[in-house]
Amino acid sequence: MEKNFKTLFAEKGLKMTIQRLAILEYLINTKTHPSAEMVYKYLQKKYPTITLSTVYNTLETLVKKGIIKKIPTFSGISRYDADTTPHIHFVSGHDKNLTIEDVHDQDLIDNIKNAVSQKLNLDIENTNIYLIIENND
Amino acid sequence: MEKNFKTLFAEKGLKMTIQRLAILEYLINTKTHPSAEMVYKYLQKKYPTITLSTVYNTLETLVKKGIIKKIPTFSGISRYDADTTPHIHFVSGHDKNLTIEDVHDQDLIDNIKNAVSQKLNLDIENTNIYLIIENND
DNA sequence: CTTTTAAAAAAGAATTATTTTTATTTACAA
DNA sequence: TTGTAAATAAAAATAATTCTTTTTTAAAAG
Repeated sequence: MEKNFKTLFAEKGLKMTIQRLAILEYLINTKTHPSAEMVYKYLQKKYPTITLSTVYNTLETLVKKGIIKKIPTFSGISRYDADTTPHIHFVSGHDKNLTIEDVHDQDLIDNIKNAVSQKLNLDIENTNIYLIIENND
Repeated sequence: MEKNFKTLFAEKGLKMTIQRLAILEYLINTKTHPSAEMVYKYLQKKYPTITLSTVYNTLETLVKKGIIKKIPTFSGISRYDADTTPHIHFVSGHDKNLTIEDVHDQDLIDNIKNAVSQKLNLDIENTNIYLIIENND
């Protein structure tokens, strides 16, 4: 289990640390698409010495290595997602009450991908496609 | 011309001011989807006394009244768009070099709307749908 | 197993986008 | 024309994020 993470990190040229492992495991196990602050708050219970800047730096490192994804929001407070497969985010609420749910609708994703590659003449491999559905209720 | 804007503002319960007019006109006439900072930099030439906080407040007011749209970005620096009709944003570059182009592809938009309303059982009227295509080149 | 060292974490300061507060000015209704 | 609520300007405050320095640690090398 941890061995897998260790090789994952090693392949990306990263050392395995308690903090990185904890952050990645939390992201994998939660469905809340947390912000850096939320990750920090959660991990503090188990790792009281962890720092918010460590959380930020680690998240940024994981994003740069393609291990996790960063999700843009209207408020400007970034959210993070360990699911790097193409999927749709259904967003409701605002600011502190923002919730992001996954929608795994392969048909819809395929539709969008086809349309984008045909009509915009773009290589899908080099693009990230975000469909954000924002509910105003 | 200005009379139209005045009624537009009046209908929303807003006074017409030089600053609001200038900000809205700039947004209507540019295709750059500028940030607050960019709006401020541009308007400073013609209106040297304008303040960055006025730009922020005015943009927020216009967003709240539905006159313009706020576009989320990965960097967290909001961009603004006077085109409130449903359309797609094609995003390339990062941070200071971020560019946002409009893609008016009605077929694609209709596809997405239909799929969303059918598969997610959502009333399209109450949702904003953002398709962000991010190019990694 | 111990030592070495480059990388990472902690600590905390700095930065920057944005918001808020207060004082002054202005749009526009009466 | 004048009074008043609303808007702007000015400046301070806030909050998310990044950066800098010091300390700690993973893991490579001996």
